[in-house]
Amino acid sequence: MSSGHNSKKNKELLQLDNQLCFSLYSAANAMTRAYRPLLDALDLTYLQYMAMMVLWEEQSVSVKRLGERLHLDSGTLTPLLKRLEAKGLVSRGRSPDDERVRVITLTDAGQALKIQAVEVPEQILCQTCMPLDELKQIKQLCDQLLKNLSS
Amino acid sequence: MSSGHNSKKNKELLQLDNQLCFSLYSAANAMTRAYRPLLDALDLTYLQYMAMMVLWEEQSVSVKRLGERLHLDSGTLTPLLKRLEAKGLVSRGRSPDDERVRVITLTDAGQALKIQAVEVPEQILCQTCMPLDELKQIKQLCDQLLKNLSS
DNA sequence: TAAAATTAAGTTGCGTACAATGTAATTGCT
DNA sequence: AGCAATTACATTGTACGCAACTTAATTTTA
Repeated sequence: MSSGHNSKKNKELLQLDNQLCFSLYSAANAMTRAYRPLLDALDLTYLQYMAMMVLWEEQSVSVKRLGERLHLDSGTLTPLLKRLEAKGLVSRGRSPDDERVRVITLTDAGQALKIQAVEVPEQILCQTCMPLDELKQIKQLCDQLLKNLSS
Repeated sequence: MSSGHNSKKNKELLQLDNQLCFSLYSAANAMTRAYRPLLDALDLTYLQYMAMMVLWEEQSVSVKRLGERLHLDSGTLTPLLKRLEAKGLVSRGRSPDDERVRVITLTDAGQALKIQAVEVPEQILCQTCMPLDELKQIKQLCDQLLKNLSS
């Protein structure tokens, strides 16, 4: 119900360039675009790179665990992991304790890729042309936002 | 080239939870997830909603102009606009001045949808559970980031 | 003014995101 | 033990994003 007295507010609310969400969305798209040429050298997409980061930290994870870390579900992860397996970067085994659970494990090739990956975040940091404290601020605010929206 | 003395820094750089980009990416995904149930009532996706916002502002735009405003290309927009046309929200004509140019125009149904759309941003704002100044801060920082990455 | 270059949009193909649904293994309950 | 509920993952289908390429119209320029 929009009564006359707030029509100006309504107008502002519906302008694209006033939308926080749109800024977030565009900045996130721009970020993955910035990563693309760097990740091409590793033959990884941005999401594949994030999945590999989890594996470089944990060596071995279930699909569920990976989904919790990346905030994604099996509908996204299953095909992704099959592609990583096809590239020889991970193996997709089963847990002996629970046959339902897929255990994703780094292969030697997957482990080796970490060395080349180290330079990527540095170069991106550079491309943002923004001071570290502002970048940390965005990160902190985004983390808070994600937390609030997820609860 | 990663020499031994910065191996600790490298380790930190490759941890998922230290990645600004990942926070941005996850927050943007969470935002579109938050919009989804609200936009379902309008039978719009998030991107379709953004395209409609441009049209509610401008009445009529070329694909090029729309792409500039949304930071997207014809590969994304052409199928999107066909879907909006199929829903009867826009018409896809040609410019008489330049036959190459598609002129996307709001239909009456498209115009009418604006009334229902007004409530969406308010509800989202509410769901973020964050003070307005922090939201404005994210927006400003994201806009800066996008600008830097695009230049 | 005719060929070359540019521009606007469309097409194809790949890889996400995610809802909805399915399947098989495990757990909980009685 | 036996059956219902839950859990973990897979599958299907829709809609983005975007690179690479194509087509057709317009502009440039020699």
